[in-house]
Amino acid sequence: MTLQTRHNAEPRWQRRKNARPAELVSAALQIFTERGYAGTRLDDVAEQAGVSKGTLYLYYANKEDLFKAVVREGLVSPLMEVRGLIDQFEGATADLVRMLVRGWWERIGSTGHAGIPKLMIAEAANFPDLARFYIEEVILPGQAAMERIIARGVARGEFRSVDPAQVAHLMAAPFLLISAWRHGFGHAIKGELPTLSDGAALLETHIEILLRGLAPASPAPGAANAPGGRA
Amino acid sequence: MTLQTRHNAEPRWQRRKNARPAELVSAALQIFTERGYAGTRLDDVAEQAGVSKGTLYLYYANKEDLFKAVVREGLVSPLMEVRGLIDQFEGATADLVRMLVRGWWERIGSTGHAGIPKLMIAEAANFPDLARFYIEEVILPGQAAMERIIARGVARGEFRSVDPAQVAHLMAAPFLLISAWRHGFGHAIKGELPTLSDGAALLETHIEILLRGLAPASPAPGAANAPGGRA
Amino acid sequence: MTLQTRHNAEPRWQRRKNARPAELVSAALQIFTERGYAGTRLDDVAEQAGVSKGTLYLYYANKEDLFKAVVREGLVSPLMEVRGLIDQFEGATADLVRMLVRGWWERIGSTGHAGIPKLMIAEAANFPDLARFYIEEVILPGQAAMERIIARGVARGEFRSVDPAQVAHLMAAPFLLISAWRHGFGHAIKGELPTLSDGAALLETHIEILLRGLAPASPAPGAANAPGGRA
Amino acid sequence: MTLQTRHNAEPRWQRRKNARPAELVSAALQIFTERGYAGTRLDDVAEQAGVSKGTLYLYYANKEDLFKAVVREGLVSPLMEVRGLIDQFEGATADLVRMLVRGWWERIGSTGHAGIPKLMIAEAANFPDLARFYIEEVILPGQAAMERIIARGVARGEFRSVDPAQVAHLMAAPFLLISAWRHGFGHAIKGELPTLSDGAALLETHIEILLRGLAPASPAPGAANAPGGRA
DNA sequence: TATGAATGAGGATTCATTCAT
DNA sequence: GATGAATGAATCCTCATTCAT
Repeated sequence: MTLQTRHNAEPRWQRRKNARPAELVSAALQIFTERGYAGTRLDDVAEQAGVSKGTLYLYYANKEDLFKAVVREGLVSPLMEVRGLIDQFEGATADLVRMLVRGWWERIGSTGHAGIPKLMIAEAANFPDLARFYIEEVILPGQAAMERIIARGVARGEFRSVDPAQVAHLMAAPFLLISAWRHGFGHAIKGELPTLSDGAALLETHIEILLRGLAPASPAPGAANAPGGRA
Repeated sequence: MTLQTRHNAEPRWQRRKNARPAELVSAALQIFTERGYAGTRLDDVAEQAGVSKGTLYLYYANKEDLFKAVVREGLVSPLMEVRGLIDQFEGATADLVRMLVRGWWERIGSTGHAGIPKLMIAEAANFPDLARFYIEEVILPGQAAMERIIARGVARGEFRSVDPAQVAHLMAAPFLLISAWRHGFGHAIKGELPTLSDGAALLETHIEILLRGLAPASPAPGAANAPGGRA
Repeated sequence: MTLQTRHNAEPRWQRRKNARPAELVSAALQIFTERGYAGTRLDDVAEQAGVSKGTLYLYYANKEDLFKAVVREGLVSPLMEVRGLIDQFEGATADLVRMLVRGWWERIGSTGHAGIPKLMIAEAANFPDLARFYIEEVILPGQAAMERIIARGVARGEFRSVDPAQVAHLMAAPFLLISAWRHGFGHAIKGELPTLSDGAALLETHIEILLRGLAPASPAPGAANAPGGRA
Repeated sequence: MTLQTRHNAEPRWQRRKNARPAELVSAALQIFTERGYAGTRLDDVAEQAGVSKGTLYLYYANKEDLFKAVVREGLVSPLMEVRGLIDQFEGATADLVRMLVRGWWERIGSTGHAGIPKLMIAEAANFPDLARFYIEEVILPGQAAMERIIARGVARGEFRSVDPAQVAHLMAAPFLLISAWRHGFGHAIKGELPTLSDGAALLETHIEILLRGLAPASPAPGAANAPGGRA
């Protein structure tokens, strides 16, 4: 019987919550980030997880559902944790920035989860609802957290007056670069561009340049040439 | 996916160069960047190009071959143009940086060509040889150019002493972010995150922060906590 | 790529009208009536038609679409023809009834098309929209035609006063019986119940009893026992 | 479908008879008649019966076995009841016919058991041995009973001289029509064709027409055109 | 050159069946 | 006796690729 035959049956699909999913999701994370969404065969995920293909369907209604679970458990929950850390912070904003960037590296950037952004970039156009989910659950909250940090620095006079939204994007941009490298090119070309492979060091430099660039005092070198002349 | 198994026979196949390919590649560029490699059906490419599916095979041995042609031919000309800008420049390094970034935006970032980086991020792991090509033809030259610029600034005392390789990466990171947004999420979610959609403005802020961050004098705020201090 | 991946693509499915369909439908008719809807594998239909599985999808979007085509070409068009015959008839209504019943036998009952009603009975509950289609395109028009005939006989005083709708159903009932036998049991059990296998003779007897039963004069034997006593 | 390939091993399997089966069969009857053989999932049967899927296999070796049990056990008792009515009858044959038809309606036609003929029509070709069983246990005895009744009427001069076998078939035809409607189309299309939905009334009309049609005297209207006359 | 009908391997999904508990 | 998690064969459907015209 095919799908079409299924009309009047009730949607008999709810997730179990007891047991296996953790391993399934982690297997799926690996294969999805390695091969992309369409390139992933559920056979391979099953094999990687050490179960049969049918077992996947015991826990996830279909490929898309599994994919969503991977995104959810890979990014949404780490993000929650990080947010908790931010809220009770009480030191210099610069230190908060440092903590945030290093936290991202430790929990996501240096782990397999960093493959997810790569995946989402590739598949966003094909899965608008997944893209919406990702934006709402990951990007916007992440942005909001970073914006609040920047705004805090500006408010406390630690940073010069900048648009927090823009700076938040720029703060995150190297995350994307590192993710893309580690799970895309870097995998293909070992040894090339070692500076990119050392994400931790690159992020430290990123922080320093960013914080200096946000410092209240000195003007940019050659600022006279800025477009329209506004500093 | 299958990553091309079928044609194991003799290589009785070379690219023609006379007539049609230009339109085919441009049609393919559009579909590939919209839907990704696996998501692209040759039917759609053919329709977009206004030819029959069989015609594609007159010019490209298979899907992979067409894909590679898209990446290759989609990059050659814009890259040349941007590089041309750099070579004979003789002014403040900061202005050179500005010119470079704005040039990227005008020739690549704001055009359909920016879809290619997105595509490569997604498919690098599946097409190692293409990734190598892309790294060698695009990333390394681009990096080298940017590194030379940074080194020039350091040498001339315009920038403080930094690792040109790292800074070059950080300089390029927002390019990736913008490309990913314009050709991935942005397409799916109209209206959200307008700050990201305005690539030109975002890049201006990027330049300003970067250049300030590279200025020789003032220390970063909260510099006491730099790595080596308490985490 | 699976269905889910297909979102933003246009529905690229319209029937071709030039060539092959006739053979495909007749192959499908045979397999469908032999094995039922769910029991029919498209591989088998393709083999029966002497084409590949993929070719089926060149002409019909999916199994259901093929099934509908079978119903349409197998019943709807013969029905149209028969209706034409009825409209210009100008003799005794009894003769019209005879012509109709014999026409059914010749064009449907004795051909493979008689397997379709069997199929529809079995699948109506699983395919409500197909059931609706069948009722609207086959049953209701057929009923309407028969009702008009009965009403004609009543109006002309050839039949006694009866409910044309009920009589139309009763007139059609043996069609169903014969179809079911020829394409269900009869196939399984050769030789048993020869009276049922000779559809033509059975229908002649059916006509005679029906017409006598509709004759204006004589009461039913033992009519006194009729429920409520209405004749 | 596959018509049961899997268990090619030893027949280490006989039916238990103690406890559960009654509920299982009645649950299965409902699902099978609603959805057909292939359309029935054992999950649903188990759920309907309030047991686990595994439990089904404690009582029935496989789906086919359960199906056969449904047909067998679903027919035995109602059939017995109706047959009981006939045997000691001593009145006008017409009244016997009336009693028989009404009895069918009350014990079978208006109950869930009428779903079984529908099921058998659909599956006879796929389950020849079940078809044989059904013919031998249901159709032939039913036919024989009806034939005897008709023959009785003819012998007693109550009916004109007809072929009892043919008339028995024609007598039963509306049973099939009503069963098919109630368990097939009628379920899908509520409200349409109310004349068909009112089985009791339809059968009364059927009886009247049939009995009048069997009355010894008057010829059929337009009898000159009977077969052998001009077509 | 160009076409587009035909192909068939490949992958998602279903569900009857098994079996350890 | 019961359970229900796990299995994997079976089947629909897709689409890259071929080839006769």
